[in-house]
Amino acid sequence: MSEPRDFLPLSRSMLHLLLALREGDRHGYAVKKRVEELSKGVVRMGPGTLYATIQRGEEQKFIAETDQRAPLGEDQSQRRYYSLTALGTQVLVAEVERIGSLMDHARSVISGGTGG
Amino acid sequence: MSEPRDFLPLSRSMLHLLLALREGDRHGYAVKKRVEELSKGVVRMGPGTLYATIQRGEEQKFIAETDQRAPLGEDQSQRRYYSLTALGTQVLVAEVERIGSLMDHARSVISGGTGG
DNA sequence: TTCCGATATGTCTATTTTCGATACGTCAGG
DNA sequence: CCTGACGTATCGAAAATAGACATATCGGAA
Repeated sequence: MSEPRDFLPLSRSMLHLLLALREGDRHGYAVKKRVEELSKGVVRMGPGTLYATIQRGEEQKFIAETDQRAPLGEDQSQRRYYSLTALGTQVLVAEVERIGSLMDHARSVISGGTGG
Repeated sequence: MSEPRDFLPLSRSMLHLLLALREGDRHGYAVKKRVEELSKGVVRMGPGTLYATIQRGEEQKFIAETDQRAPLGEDQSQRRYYSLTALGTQVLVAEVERIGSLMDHARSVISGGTGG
C-alpha cells in the first residue's frame, strides 16, 4: 500500500504549493504571491512552474479544486481555488517533518558541533 | 557584489552535498552514503546526480578538491576528497537559515489546524 | 584462484522540474 | 487611452535528477 512517505521527497514547488494551501484555500496567483512573500523573493514561481505544479498536484491527488468563487458581485476573473486533500496534508506533514529534522541537524552541525 | 544569498535557493543535491561536507571532508561515494543515511533512504543520489552536483559545486566555488588521499598503505582506489570553501560555508549557512525558518513556520502552520 | 558484492568514479540518455517569454483577458487609476 | 497589477494558461529552453551502463579496486567466500 502507498504511504505518504512514498511520495517524498517533494519538489520545491510542490512543497511550497502544499504549504501555502495548508494556510488556507487559495487560487494559483495567490499561491505564487504567498510563496514569494514567505521566501522574501528568493523562491520565484513563474507561470510555467506554478500551473505545472498545480496540475501535478491535482493528478497526484494532493490538492483539489474547490467550488469556491470570487465573492458575489465582485470581479469576473477566472480564479480557481484549490484546497489540500487528506493525502496532500499527510504528504506535507511527512515532508515538513523530514526537512525540519534535517534542518535541526544542519543547524547543530553548522553551529560548531562536529556532531552528527 | 555577489552575496551568498544570490546563490539561493540551492538545488536539493547541492544542499545535501554541502551539508555532508560541512560534517567533514569526504569523497563522492561517501557523500552519497551519508545523504542516503541521513534521509533514511528517501533522498537518493545516483552517480549521475552525484558527480554532476560535485562538478557544479566546484564550478561555483562552493567546494574544492583536497590533496587528501587514502591513508598511507591503504587501498589504491581513486578517491577524490572535497571540502567546503568559505563561500560554500556561507551559502550553506544562508540556505539552512532560510529553509529552517520556513520549516519552523510550516510546523506552526501544521500544528495550528486551519490556521495561518 | 575464481567469483561476487561493496566500494569508487565516471558517462550517457531520458525524464522531471524549473525558468522565462508569450498570450489572452479583467480591472482600476491616471 | 494607456499602463500596471491581477489571473490563467501554453510553449520551448535550460537545469536538475534518475538510472542504466562502463570500468576498476578490494575483500571474502567457494
